[in-house]
Formats: sequence, C-alpha cells, structure tokens
Amino acid sequence: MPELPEVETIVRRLRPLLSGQRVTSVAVRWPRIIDRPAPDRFARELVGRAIQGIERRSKFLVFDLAPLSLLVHLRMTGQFRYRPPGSTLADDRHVHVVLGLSQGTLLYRDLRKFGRLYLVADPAPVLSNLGPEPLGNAFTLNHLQKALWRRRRAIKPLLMEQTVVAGLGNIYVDESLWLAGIHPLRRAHTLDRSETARLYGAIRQVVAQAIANMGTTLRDYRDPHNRPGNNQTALAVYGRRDAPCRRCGQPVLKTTVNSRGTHYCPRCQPLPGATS
DNA sequence: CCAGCCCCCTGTCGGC
DNA sequence: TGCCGACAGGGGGCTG
Repeated sequence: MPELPEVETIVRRLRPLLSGQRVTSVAVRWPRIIDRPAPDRFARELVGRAIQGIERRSKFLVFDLAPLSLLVHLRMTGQFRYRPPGSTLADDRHVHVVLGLSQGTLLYRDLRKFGRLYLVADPAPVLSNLGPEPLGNAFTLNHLQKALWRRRRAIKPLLMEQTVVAGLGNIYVDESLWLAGIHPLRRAHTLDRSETARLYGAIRQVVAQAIANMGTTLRDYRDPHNRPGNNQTALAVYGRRDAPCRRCGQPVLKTTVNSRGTHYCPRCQPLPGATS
C-alpha cells in the first residue's frame, strides 16, 4: 500500500502529535509483526523512551528514541492511528501493537499483517540495501544513468528493487514510466541518454506531486487521522485499465510484469522490436 | 544476474 | 445465493 509519498505524509502528521511524548506502555497482540528484538524484549526496551523526532527513509518510518531507533515498514496495509487522550476510537481486530503515550495512544493497524517493526541501536543494517531518495541530492541523472547501464533487467522490476532509487512501489513506477514514455519491459541498459533523462525527471515529478497531494488512496491508505489522500484523481495509468490515455486517448492496457499488475499506454510507451 | 515460484495474511470482487 | 479463484499499493527467500 504505502509508498514513499504516503509514508512521508504519515510522518509529517505524526511529528506534531508525538514529538516529545514518552512511551508509557507497549502491548503486542500479534508477535510476528515485531521483527527484532524478540517481542517481549521489544516491549520492555521501548517503555519509558522519549520520542525525540520522526523521520522517513524510503518507505520506512524512523522514530528517534535515542539511543535506540524504532523502524517501521508498513508493507501493504500497515497504518498508524493516533488516539487522543480520552478517546476510545479506532481499536479493532486489526490493531496489533498499542503504544500508550504520555498524551494519548498510538495504534499500529495492519489488515494483512505484512508490516514489520524493528527496535535497533543501529538502523544501518535494516536500511543497507536502499538506493538514494528520489528527491534527495544523491539521486542524480548521472547516478541513474550508471545504474541502468549496468543492469539488463526490465526497467519496471528494476525500479521496484529499491536499490537504484528507493521508495517507489507499483503505483509510482507505472506512473513514472508513463510520464517518461517508456515501456515497463524495456531492458534497463537499452535506455538512451534522453530516455534516461525523461525517466529521471518523471520519477521526481511523480513523487513530488504525490507528496503534495498527500498520497494515493485506492483502498486502504489512511493517515493517522484516518483521512485518505488526494492523489488518486491525478493518476495517469494506474487503475485506469481501458480508460483513455491522458496524452493520446488510446485505451490504457493492464498486463502482468513479474507477477505485478502493470498499467501502461501502448502508444505512448512503445516496446521497440515488438508489436505492443 | 535474473525469471519465476513460494511464503507471509485478510478481504473483496467477478465469474460460474 | 454461494462457492472459488484471482487479485491487492511489499518484500524476503529459494531454485534453476
């Protein structure tokens, strides 16, 4: 579910709610959600810590609990809900971790239970394989060019790997490739200089716009106040099978690429050497 | 290196 | 109506 723009939106919402608060209690209802350390130790070590800040790295939320860090990956359906003091809303069978705070309660909810929480002294091992942030200074056209040139994989699964650039998922990869006019099955090393430049610009534009729109809500995504995002109406191809391409009017196609649903325009994103 | 499969889970939707 | 498979925004692991 949540890709970089959704996680960024969640972090921005949580920051004013949680900064400076102390964790007063921890209840883990579905232990497999806790990646490390063991769930009982996770709870014990979290209690009493002060939340000094909240940052984002790729699709991870990073809570600063100096000297520890709490990393959270929401995977497909993870959500945070903030419950103000005195409120009883939002607790249900999908709430798997409950953090009592000095003011209010933070609930971790996850319908499919794929999300993971990590309480660590050093975040680096968990984050070690991530490429640069798409809007950060380390993500340059030169970096993208060199990364693509070394790889023969199809461009879409390569961008989903998180190693070339971090934070894109199925929606924003499809959107970026459409904006750049590149077919999802193009081999990465075959993109020429101008195609690479278009892809570079497209990734940054798509991500920046989705953040400005506070994320895309197709089914499950909600912010900590249970509010949906606004970016779904801005999507060009994702979820628009058979609808007219916003650039040329041709019906948008939906296929499967490496077992992920993939949307593209056959006219704006041609595959050289094939009929479609 | 990479494609293709499995797994982790629950809910929803479309077809028969 | 009811059942049943396919599919859903992610990612780790394994095989060939």
